[in-house]
Amino acid sequence: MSGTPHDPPHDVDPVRLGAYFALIEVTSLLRHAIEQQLHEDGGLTFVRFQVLMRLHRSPTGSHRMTDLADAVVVSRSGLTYQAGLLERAGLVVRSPSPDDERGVTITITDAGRALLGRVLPGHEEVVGDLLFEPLSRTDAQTLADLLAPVRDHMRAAPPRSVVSRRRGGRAARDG
Amino acid sequence: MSGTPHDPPHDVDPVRLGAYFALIEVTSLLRHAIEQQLHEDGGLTFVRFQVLMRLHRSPTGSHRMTDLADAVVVSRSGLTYQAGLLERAGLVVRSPSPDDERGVTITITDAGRALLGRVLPGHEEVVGDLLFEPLSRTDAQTLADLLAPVRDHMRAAPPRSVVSRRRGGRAARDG
DNA sequence: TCTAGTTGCTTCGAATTCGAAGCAGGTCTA
DNA sequence: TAGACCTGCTTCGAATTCGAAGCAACTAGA
Repeated sequence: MSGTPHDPPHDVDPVRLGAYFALIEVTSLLRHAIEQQLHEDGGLTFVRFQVLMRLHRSPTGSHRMTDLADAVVVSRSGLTYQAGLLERAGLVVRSPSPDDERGVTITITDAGRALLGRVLPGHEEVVGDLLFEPLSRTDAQTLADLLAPVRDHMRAAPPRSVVSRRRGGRAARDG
Repeated sequence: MSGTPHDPPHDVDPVRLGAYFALIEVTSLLRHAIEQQLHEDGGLTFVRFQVLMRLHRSPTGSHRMTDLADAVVVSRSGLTYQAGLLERAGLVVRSPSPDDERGVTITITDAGRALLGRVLPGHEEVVGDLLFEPLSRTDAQTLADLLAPVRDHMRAAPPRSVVSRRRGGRAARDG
């Protein structure tokens, strides 16, 4: 059990703990390595890379600012800052959204796609070497299958409900 | 297939891509939610929480600065900054290492453990609700089993080799 | 023992992040 | 249409992050 003089009283499933710790650790290490590679190969941060990738993978090459911020999990003000940098570098363009005068549409430029082209090989190399080296194809499939529902679950529960967890709080568990 | 006019030429295994994206996304969302909870419940950032946790879980309640920085995947200067904040708050103590005059040993205090005690229930709640809600116990075990080797692999390949990937670079794969 | 090189930590400046506040543009209701 | 409220984005200040540089202490070789 727990509750020894110095232990905060809690009983955590060691299996869950291991999974949680490993998840955090793996992602921290991976992200750190990726930052290095992106910086060296294209002067990009991971956030800017994710922004470009999301835009590149969009059929229209563009997104609304807010949607993009949610997609890459960054604050709106943070995205504004990054969009400014990317725009100054000529990698994206911002324009007023056609349907909503308040909205801003951010679009990747050819230069942005070209930069991705220069950066992606090294990126794939790092991810391949660090993340997938110890994983079989089946393992990768399993990992994806495990994480997809988690992602959907997290996306479904609006972030706001987590933020305001204190108010209403553990009623979610108690009720 | 790739190489359409606007596509950077690369063929990525969609399974790997899905696993990689889900991993990044899940961890970003989880970390964001955790930051919120820790801030509300104890005025902690995730980094400071990790520092306290590592120290708390250590048999001696202490670590060398460098080892701790590696453990929580943060720069040395970053840890110095956080250690300063934690020390000012009375949650840790820094003292010269006995064996190496240069070294600094950082130790968690009773106040630090007490704060963990106040913060951990909410932390476990958030992690349980967001990460493990869609996962069975078996799933959690599988996830842990998949990620543990990846973590060990990443730890084995010293970060430095990743940093200096450009020099020597893909020889690691070619050789 | 001296000297050169390495290691451990901190300081410094620059970049990035966030949340709060501000502002312009929508939306809803009477 | 007017008024109140909501939304989308940006600006602002504060906090956090990193890498480079600096400094003290250790180690190895002559």
